[in-house]
Amino acid sequence: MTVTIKDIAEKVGVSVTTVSRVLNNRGYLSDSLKQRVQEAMDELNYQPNELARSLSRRKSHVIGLIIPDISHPFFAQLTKHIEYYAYKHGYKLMLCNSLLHRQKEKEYIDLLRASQVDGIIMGSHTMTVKDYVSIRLPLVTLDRQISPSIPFIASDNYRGGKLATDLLIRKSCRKIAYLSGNLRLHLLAKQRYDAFMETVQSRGVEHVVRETDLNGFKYKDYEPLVQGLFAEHPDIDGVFASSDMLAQQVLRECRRLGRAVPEQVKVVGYDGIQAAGLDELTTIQQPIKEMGRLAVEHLLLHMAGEETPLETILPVRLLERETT
Amino acid sequence: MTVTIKDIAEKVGVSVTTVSRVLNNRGYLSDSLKQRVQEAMDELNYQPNELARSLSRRKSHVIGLIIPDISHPFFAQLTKHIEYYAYKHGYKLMLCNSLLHRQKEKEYIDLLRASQVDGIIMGSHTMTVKDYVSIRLPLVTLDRQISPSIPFIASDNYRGGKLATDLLIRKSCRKIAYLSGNLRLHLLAKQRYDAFMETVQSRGVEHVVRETDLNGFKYKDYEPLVQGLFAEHPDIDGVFASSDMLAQQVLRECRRLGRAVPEQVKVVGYDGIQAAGLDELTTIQQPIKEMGRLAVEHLLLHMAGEETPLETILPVRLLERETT
DNA sequence: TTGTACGCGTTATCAT
DNA sequence: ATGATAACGCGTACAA
Repeated sequence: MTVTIKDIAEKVGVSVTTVSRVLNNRGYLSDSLKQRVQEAMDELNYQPNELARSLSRRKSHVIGLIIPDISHPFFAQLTKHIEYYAYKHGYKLMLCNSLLHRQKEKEYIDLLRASQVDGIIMGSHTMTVKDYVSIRLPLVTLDRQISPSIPFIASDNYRGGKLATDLLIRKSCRKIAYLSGNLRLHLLAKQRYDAFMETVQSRGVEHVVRETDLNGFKYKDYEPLVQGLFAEHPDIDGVFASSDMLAQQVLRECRRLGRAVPEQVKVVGYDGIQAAGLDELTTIQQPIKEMGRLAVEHLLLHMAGEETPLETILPVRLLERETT
Repeated sequence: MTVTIKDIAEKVGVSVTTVSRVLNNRGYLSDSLKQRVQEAMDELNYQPNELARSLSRRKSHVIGLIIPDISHPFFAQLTKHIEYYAYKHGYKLMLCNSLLHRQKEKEYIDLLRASQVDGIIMGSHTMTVKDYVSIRLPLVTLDRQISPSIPFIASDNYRGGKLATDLLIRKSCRKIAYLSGNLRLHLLAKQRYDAFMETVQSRGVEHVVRETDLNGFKYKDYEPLVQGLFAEHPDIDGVFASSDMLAQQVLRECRRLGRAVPEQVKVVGYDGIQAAGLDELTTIQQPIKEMGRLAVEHLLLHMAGEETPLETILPVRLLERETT
């Protein structure tokens, strides 16, 4: 049925070893033999079985990607770049959505290990540090520092938070709200909050903080959060949202309430997502493509057993546009 | 290093066959043996090697997904559901972005076949019919009817086009524009165009058609298209955009030009994407989750050699909101 | 330069 | 009920 290396060998009249050699271009082979083997392969439409190769080589050329939710634009864009660089380096990508569900994340890790993936990029973090350390597989994480031995890639969250808060203050906001996903998750994104708090406190600016609950990752969960904020604090004149999606909800609520942006309320988002409807939003742009690239390349280094940068913190950029 | 079935066998003092049997729960085994084997597995922290299993069983439990671009919200949401159902049925997902690049699509297909995936879901279609037919792998396509033998999943594009056009006419638009991606791609989405044309022509309504060029899939490509439309036809009072992203650009341009929506210009989108900034858009909603579910389930049927529905056309729904 | 033989980890086919 | 042994398809010492 399926044509194997053996069929090629028989057809050409050589051993499987020789065929394998030309396949991998190893050792010394006469050009004429190379030719004949190649022709036989083409003729029989031979395709090497990657499963068998992986089993034999103990290397699958597959990397696993675990993220909360591919339908979230930030992760969708990140994944696009991760796929790009993985492909470029000859790796395939196994996509895993954890949905921030601890059980599913755990199952996926076991599944990936069983599937002999060569490494994992973790963009979802619902388990304990102990769980991650016991993975025993080359690992790179995004936006989370799990342990000193696991390399992570992040952007400069503190600086992002500082830039956003400073801008709102400079634009003379008197009462600023900070909106975010759950702060209990031990993400580096929490540093945006830290920067916000330190800044407003040291400058003596009135402020409010609101966060979604633990499982709130879906777009619809943001609505009550935002509505509640404006209901309880109608005098808010500046909002720092820790994601562009959240900021978008704020803009929408302002429209609904008839608050002029940026005249009455100024809004800063976070992420710098490329999306329709976000072109006017002032935001902190993360270097998403670079994060994807380094996640892949550092993982490859890690897999190769080479020295890998443990802490990678990329610069962010303030995109000052029309909502401030 | 890695603990194998053999280690378990030795530890328990049985043959590998027996261990394999309890692993797969096949044949007759005494409960006491099951117990002892289980314990040994737990103790040694044994995990079966899926690669070896796949090689032996000739089944990998992996399905390949080829789409144009995961960062496009429609495909991101579709992928989310595909991953959900694949996981539910015990399958892993290999993610492939073709970027509408013929070469990459082709390479990915070869790669997937070499990786012994059990089947492929095709959401990208840049090759010729002949190429697809020669894939020789269980296949299900989205929004494209490639050949009578390849099952496809689509929503009712003709009806969607009809609903949108009828709505604009009913709302007394006098000059309607149709905006779309490239029509030369032989996608079923072309039926939206057909419905549009038939409707405006039979009703004698003035109309304009604009499409992006072949490679235009990126969000930024829409901008000149939309600007050109309004520049050349300032008297447009209705727009049917064949995607929500495109519609979003139209809304943006209207805002820029000071055209009131829906008072001066009415806009209908397509897809029904869940995204910030699209809550107010009147649109034709595709059943994305259902499309993902059926793509997976029909592929599984196909793989199992069972009777598979060849043509699946799902109903669409008009979401009449604030832009009409 | 090429071939033999074994290993990769698991399942399947026959035995017993 | 349990065990040898041969696949699965390929890579690679080691030998020649």
